[in-house]
Formats: sequence, structure tokens, C-alpha cells
Amino acid sequence: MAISTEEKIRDAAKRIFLEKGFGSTTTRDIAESADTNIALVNYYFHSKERLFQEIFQDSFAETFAPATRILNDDLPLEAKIYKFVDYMTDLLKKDPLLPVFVLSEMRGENTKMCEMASKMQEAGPNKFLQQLEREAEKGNIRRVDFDQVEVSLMSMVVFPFISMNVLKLKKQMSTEEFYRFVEERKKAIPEMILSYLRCREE
Amino acid sequence: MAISTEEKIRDAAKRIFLEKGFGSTTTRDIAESADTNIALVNYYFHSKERLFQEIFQDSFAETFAPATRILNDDLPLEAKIYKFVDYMTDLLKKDPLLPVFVLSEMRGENTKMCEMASKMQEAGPNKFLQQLEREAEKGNIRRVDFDQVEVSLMSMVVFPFISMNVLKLKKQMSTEEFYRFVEERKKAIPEMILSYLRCREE
DNA sequence: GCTATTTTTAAACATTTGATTAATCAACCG
DNA sequence: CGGTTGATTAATCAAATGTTTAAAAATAGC
Repeated sequence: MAISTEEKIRDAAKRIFLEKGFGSTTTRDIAESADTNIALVNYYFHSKERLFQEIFQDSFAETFAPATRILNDDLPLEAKIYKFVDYMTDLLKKDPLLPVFVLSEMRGENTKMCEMASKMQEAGPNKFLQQLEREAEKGNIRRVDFDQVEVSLMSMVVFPFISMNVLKLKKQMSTEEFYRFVEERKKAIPEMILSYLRCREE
Repeated sequence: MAISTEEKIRDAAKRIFLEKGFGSTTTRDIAESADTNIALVNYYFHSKERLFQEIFQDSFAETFAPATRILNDDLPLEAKIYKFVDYMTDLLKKDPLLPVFVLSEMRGENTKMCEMASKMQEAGPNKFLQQLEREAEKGNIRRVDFDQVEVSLMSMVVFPFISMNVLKLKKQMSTEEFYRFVEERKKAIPEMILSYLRCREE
């Protein structure tokens, strides 16, 4: 059997919501793009808002769950950092609009999306920070603010995708060149993090 | 004289557009928040779209012009990096929603906002890259891909603000703690960049 | 003080938009 | 076949939204 109507609608909705956000997307956009009519959108998903929440939830999980998972893996520090950058870069190459979508819907302190995100994230200890602590104990790396390191790591991987179109403008890159650029970051980012952690203090 | 109606509208529009984006903002939102009526919004700005374009243009310039300016300054490398992080952090502490606003309106390859942004950015040689090249020539720093360094620098400064609400959730930070966190990055970010540029190759 | 201009207001207009309805069609089951 | 259920369609509704209008109020110029 081919793809179901429900899936066609969900796929179209995801594509359009990611590109235009909740407010700039109409039910008719979605219906037309899914090659059906607006009644079916509400038939399967009750309302634009509920459909959106489903897409948002998926997108949030799709973006942050793998990141958390890898950082909690049992891997040597260096291998883990490389794996993190590698995996996240590949993920975002497939879906470059994911982070800007999720984060733009989460601006504003007390939005429904923030509340939603807070409900769906597991607490648990941060094994990556613990690992860095242990490595510092063993004298393998410098003791610095590891929260800062974690945020920097995430920043360097994700931000180029969020600012993709500005970056392409400023550096006169084509889409292919942009993808080559982030591909090269798979080496550059871990090197930067590791040199910071390993080099002698000044 | 007190603040003019036109300014009241512009201020309200900026605040609401930054928080909710173009699509989720209504003319009535703006009018009410500016303590006037919708007719005046169109009286002074002709249409919601034109008002938005004015706000977007300002916001784009406000975000990227200072960054470009500082990186083109005549300053020693280390001082310049510190100044860049310092200045940009202070700027974003005042207006944390600026980058997510600009970048979320610029997703989608061929949007009007992308076109707009491309028109308003000066070309000119990238003096920061030239400076890094010269320092490498002199043997003061390693020769690495300096485009990657520049993007990483920008990423580490800007991304925490874009992901502010996720960050506050994950790290259980209050607003004050978040601001303290980015304040500490004023040291951490330059240290990371410089250690990468200066440490021996492996 | 009177006129001309600008600013402000309330009301209305035409579309758009999210959602619903009632009827039709298709599929499955006994 | 008959009938029940689920899927689909076209039409419609009410509310929201961007914009305009025409009149009133305020301001400026002489």
C-alpha cells in the first residue's frame, strides 16, 4: 500500500511548519501540499494547533534526544566528542531547518512550547560533565568550566545550520559549499574543544 | 515633548515581532500594545509588511553590523577577540531575541528577507581573516582553516541566546543565572579560540 | 480667529482562516 | 447483497485580520 493520507498530511505539515513556523502556515497550505482538503486535516488531527504540537514534539525530540544520548554514551572522551559532532552534523544535513524551527517556537519565556519541552525532557545526571570531571581528576585535561565546554560544543555544531542563509551570503557559498563547510567542521570542532581541554594553562 | 505616536508604534512592533515573528503578530496586537488603534499603524507605516521590513532591517543591521565592524577593527588579535565577545555579549544581553528573530525570518532559501539581507550587506575584504593569515605568517598562531574559526567564534557567542530557553531548562537556570553564565563566557570563549590557535599541532 | 494641514478615532469592508457540516464514496463483514 | 463503518468531498460558518474610509479632533501658520 502506498503512503496513507494521514502520513501525507503529517509530512506536508512538517515540511511547511519547519519552513514557515506556526503563525505563517495555514491549514490550507498544508492540505494543498498534502494533496487533500482542509476537512481531512481536522479529521485526522482535530486542529491546526494539535497537528503543530505533534510536529513540534517530534522535532524537539529528534533534535535533542540524540545529542543527550551520545553525550551519555560510554565512550572515551575523544571518541565521544568526534561521534557527537559527526552524528549531529549528519542529522542536521538531512534536516537543516530543525533547530531554527524548534528554537524560534520556544522564544518567549512562558510559551506553550517551552512548557511542552520542559515536560518531555528526562532529568538524570549529566554523564558528559561527570566524564570531564573524572578526566580532570586523572590529569588528562585541564579543569575548566565544563558547562561552558558543553554549550560551546553544541553551539559550534548547531549554529551554522541556524544561520545557514546568512553564512552562505557572507561567505558567498553555494549549498554544496555549505555542506562541504560543515563536513570539514567534523574535524575542526573536536580539535578546538580538545586543544582547549589539553593545552597548558597560561 | 514625549515620545511620538510613530515611535510608540515602532517600539511596540519591534517588541512583538521579535517575540512572535511576522506570522503570529497581528496589526491589532501592535496597535493595542502601542496604546493606539490599527488605523494609525497603517497611517504611519502603510502596511504590516512595510512596518515589519523596517523592523527586520534595523534588527539585521543591529546584529551583524557591529560584529563585522569589530572584526575589521585595527586591534591586536587577542584584544580583538576579547572585544568582540565582550561587545556582542553585552548587545545580546540587552536584546536576547534579536538573533532568533532575524534568523528565523531568514530560513527558507528564497525568502524576501534573505533577498533583503543580501542587499544591505557590504562586501569588502574580511580583515579578520587577513589578520589571522598574517599572524600565521609570523608564526604566532597555527595555520588552520580560519573561516571555521570565525564561524566558531560567532557560534559560541550567539547560540546561547538563541537557545536560551532550552538552556535554562536543561541546566535549571534562572534568568539571572543565565546572564551570569554568558558573562563567564566572555573569558571562556576567547580562551578556547586562542588555545586552538596557539597550541602545538598534534 | 480663521484656515489648512496633520493626527486621531470609530466604523466598516473584503479576505483569509480555522473549523464544521452534511452528503457521498469506498471498504469491509456477515 | 445489505449494512455498518471509515474516508473523502464540497460547501458553509463564524471569527480574525489587514486595510480603508470618512468624520472629528488637534495643531500649525498667518
